[in-house]
Amino acid sequence: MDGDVTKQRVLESAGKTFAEKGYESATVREICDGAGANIAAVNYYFGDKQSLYLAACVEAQCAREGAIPMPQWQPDTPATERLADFVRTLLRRLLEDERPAWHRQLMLREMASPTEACAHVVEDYIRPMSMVLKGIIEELLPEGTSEVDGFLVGFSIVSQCLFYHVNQPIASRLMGTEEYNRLTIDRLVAHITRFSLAALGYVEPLAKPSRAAQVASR
Amino acid sequence: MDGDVTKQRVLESAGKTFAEKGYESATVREICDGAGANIAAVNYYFGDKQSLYLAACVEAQCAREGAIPMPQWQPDTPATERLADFVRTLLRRLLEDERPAWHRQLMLREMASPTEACAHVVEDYIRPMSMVLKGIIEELLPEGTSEVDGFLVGFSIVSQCLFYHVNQPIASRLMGTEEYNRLTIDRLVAHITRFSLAALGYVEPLAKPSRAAQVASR
DNA sequence: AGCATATTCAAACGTTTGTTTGAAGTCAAG
DNA sequence: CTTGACTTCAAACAAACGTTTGAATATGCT
Repeated sequence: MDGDVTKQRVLESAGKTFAEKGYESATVREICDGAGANIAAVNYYFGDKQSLYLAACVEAQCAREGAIPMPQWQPDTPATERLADFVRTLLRRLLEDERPAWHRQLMLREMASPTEACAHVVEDYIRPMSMVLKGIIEELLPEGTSEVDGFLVGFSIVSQCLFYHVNQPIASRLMGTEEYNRLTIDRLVAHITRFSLAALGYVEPLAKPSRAAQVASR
Repeated sequence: MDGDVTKQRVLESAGKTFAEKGYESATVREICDGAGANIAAVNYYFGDKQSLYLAACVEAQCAREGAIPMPQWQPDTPATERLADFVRTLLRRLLEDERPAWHRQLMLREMASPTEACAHVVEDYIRPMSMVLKGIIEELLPEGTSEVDGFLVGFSIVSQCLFYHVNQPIASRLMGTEEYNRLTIDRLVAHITRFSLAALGYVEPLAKPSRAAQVASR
């Protein structure tokens, strides 16, 4: 009874193909070929193409969350350190070349043009991360900061991480493929946390302009 | 001889439809229906679907660039002010509800999953903006800063702008639709420039932690 | 072994896709 | 009015799509 193994192979091939080509361009025949299965396997195991797509989405997000969990901090861990850990976790989830490299592509595609079927990805996957970041930011910002300003700071931090995920091809072409490929996750974590913590005033700014330039910019 | 007007109508309908549905899902029948033209109009004026898509991309980027040009600065304009202008121009190009609202969607789709046909969008559209930003950043950062570090800072700034474009549905759902819709472009410009200039040390940081917290975070 | 269930397979189904065709229509110049 | 180039149209094209079918094969149980 090797039915379950073919089902799994189809699911994996589906995720890979959907991520690469998108929902419409990926054909059932191509998926089944990639899985070494018959065309009817999709109908037999998943019903139809759309259900297969949904299953691939769920699989991707579960695998991703399990593979790179949020760290469990000690109660006395300073917020600055937790921010660095958060950035690292997010970047790893987005960029790391895990065994199934298509997970991130598939999730990205959903973010760019959200299918109604996968709308709950936000609630199940994004919201929890958002709450963690919110806790960190509230501790870093002065009391009495409005909720909107908190969100804006959160967006500023998260967006820097998402950039290297969404605009990988563009960024790569812009700064040169060689140079771009030398950017390790550690390097990005260091830059983003330093940039953000400097903006909040917790580390030295990246530049130290003369007092004159500082005044002129007001 | 109203041939050119139908061609234009097809082009506009194509842009709208491609942006809304994506390349594969948008059918030439739907596009021609939207333009009130016959199905053969695509072949007659553009050759085939792919050429029509390319034409729509070019049209979108030209219209966008012409509608919201980069400001021409006086030679003595300080870099901090130019950065604010740059952020505003970029945000307006990305977010402003211009008459043809589909331009940005189409360009976004290309960035998310670049077609080989539209690869030169990077060279023609992104590269010039990148050079402008590079000039600003080089003036803000201390001399001797490596080119890679310059790119990283540029990415940090641009990514904050792109975020509200790419992840509009997610951000909206996250902070609540009401609150999100109250975010004006001016508000975003103010936040992003302040956050970035604070990171570089040109304005006061968003938070002023106690000396103790600052030391503890090292 | 023999039966029953689960899985695989090749073939065909009806639709829809992008594209092509050739005739019909439009309009200005001779 | 006739000509000729330009534009529109309905109809049809082959190809590819997702899906279904029914028989063939494998597997597990008594």
